[in-house]
Amino acid sequence: MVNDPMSLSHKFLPDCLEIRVVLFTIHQGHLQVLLVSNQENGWQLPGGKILANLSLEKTAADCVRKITGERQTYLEQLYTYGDVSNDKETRLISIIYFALIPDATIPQTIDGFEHKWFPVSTFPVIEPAQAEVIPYALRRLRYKIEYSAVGFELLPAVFTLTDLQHTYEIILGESLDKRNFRRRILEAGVIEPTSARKQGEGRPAQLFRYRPDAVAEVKARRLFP
Amino acid sequence: MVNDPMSLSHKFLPDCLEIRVVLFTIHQGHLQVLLVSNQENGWQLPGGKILANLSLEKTAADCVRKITGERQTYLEQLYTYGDVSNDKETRLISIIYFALIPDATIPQTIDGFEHKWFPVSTFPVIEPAQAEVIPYALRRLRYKIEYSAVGFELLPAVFTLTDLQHTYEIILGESLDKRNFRRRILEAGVIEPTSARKQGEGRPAQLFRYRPDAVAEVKARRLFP
DNA sequence: GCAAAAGTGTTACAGTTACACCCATGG
DNA sequence: CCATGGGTGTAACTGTAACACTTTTGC
Repeated sequence: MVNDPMSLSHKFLPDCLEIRVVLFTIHQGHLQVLLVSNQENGWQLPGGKILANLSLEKTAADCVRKITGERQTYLEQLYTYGDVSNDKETRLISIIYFALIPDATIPQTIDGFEHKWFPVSTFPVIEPAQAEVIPYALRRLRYKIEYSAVGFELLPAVFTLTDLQHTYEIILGESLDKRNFRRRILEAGVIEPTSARKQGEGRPAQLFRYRPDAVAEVKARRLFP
Repeated sequence: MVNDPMSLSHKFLPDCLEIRVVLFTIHQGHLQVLLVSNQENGWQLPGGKILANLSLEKTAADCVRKITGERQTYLEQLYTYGDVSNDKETRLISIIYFALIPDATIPQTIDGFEHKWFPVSTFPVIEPAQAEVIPYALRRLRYKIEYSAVGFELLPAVFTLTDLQHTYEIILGESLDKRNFRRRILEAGVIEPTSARKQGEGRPAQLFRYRPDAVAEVKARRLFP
């Protein structure tokens, strides 16, 4: 179903256009962003050329799929950069997407390039336009988590309320009240209990799943403080 | 300062790229969007080719300036469309901006093309991607007016509180309480009274101006109901 | 039986909404 | 003096934030 980007039969659009993806996950208790090492140019956002026969969104989705395997991901367009280069003769237009995936191990190298997670607070020096877009993506994520259901995209299919609360706390960078959090998330009706429980230290926790039939944009303006 | 797009010395980027602008104003008590008639293709969003030596934002700003004269405008990037055309061989990528101007008369024809305002609720049939982006721009405007100060961009330099309230009402499509509106807008500290008053029927009204030093994003999450 | 994490309601407070009358001017 | 639009404060209500103890399991 997905076209192979390497197939000879596909035309590329001019070199002045590319897709980049700001890919977030929660890993080791921190929100992290994926960067790719391209020897001569240092670290960069993952991305690639735009194929003439593939929509922008599909191109970005393929880019993420290549990194994560066949996993479904949350994806939205973030911004299009098109700064004029110094020589005033060439320019590169980058259409930047924003993606979220649950914590997962990813291959260390893909197509010979090193891939690595970096905490959003401390990522290495990268191209200025790309460095600028990461905090913007984070702002959008923080903003969005309050009035929509994107938080679930960072969790596995089933999760405990405590897991979910931790996710929110990591993204928002503040701690939340357990009782208020639970009341609101349950009242919003976006998750439902499964029959399973999670065993571990202490009392076993009810496992929940996201209700895919729930409206994408939660009615409440602000789901969490 | 602004480069003449017709100058021969400027290179164009490939034909697959264009800028389009969703330009709103409030005119005759309605929120209206500007469309340009291009004989064979019918009505379209104003826009044009992207010049190699001009940033995307400047290109969009020039496009608006050509329509409105030298007036300063509010401008922000909205979305990039890049749908694949039916023949799977060509495609057009449109970087779409969103602009606001105060009510003003604009030339009926520019460069030989007819320009016309259409109420956002009843605009003619246009290209599907463009038709889709207008309601999106409206949603963004409605959303944004509640937590930022974009409302002022649709008004002249000085205005009465009643003018301002009408602007909000037209955009939001609902009527607002006069006392609550005034209290909030004044508490937000984004406008200040001028020494002038507006004469007319009834009691003269205090004229206000936007405080350009006010923070762009008002602290309050939600400025108006 | 104790350590560890899960689960559960109520009260105080703050922000929002609803609402009606007097004021200044022009004709 | 009347018609027109401008300008002003308070009380009820609704939603939000703060807060501590009991329950279930494994060891």
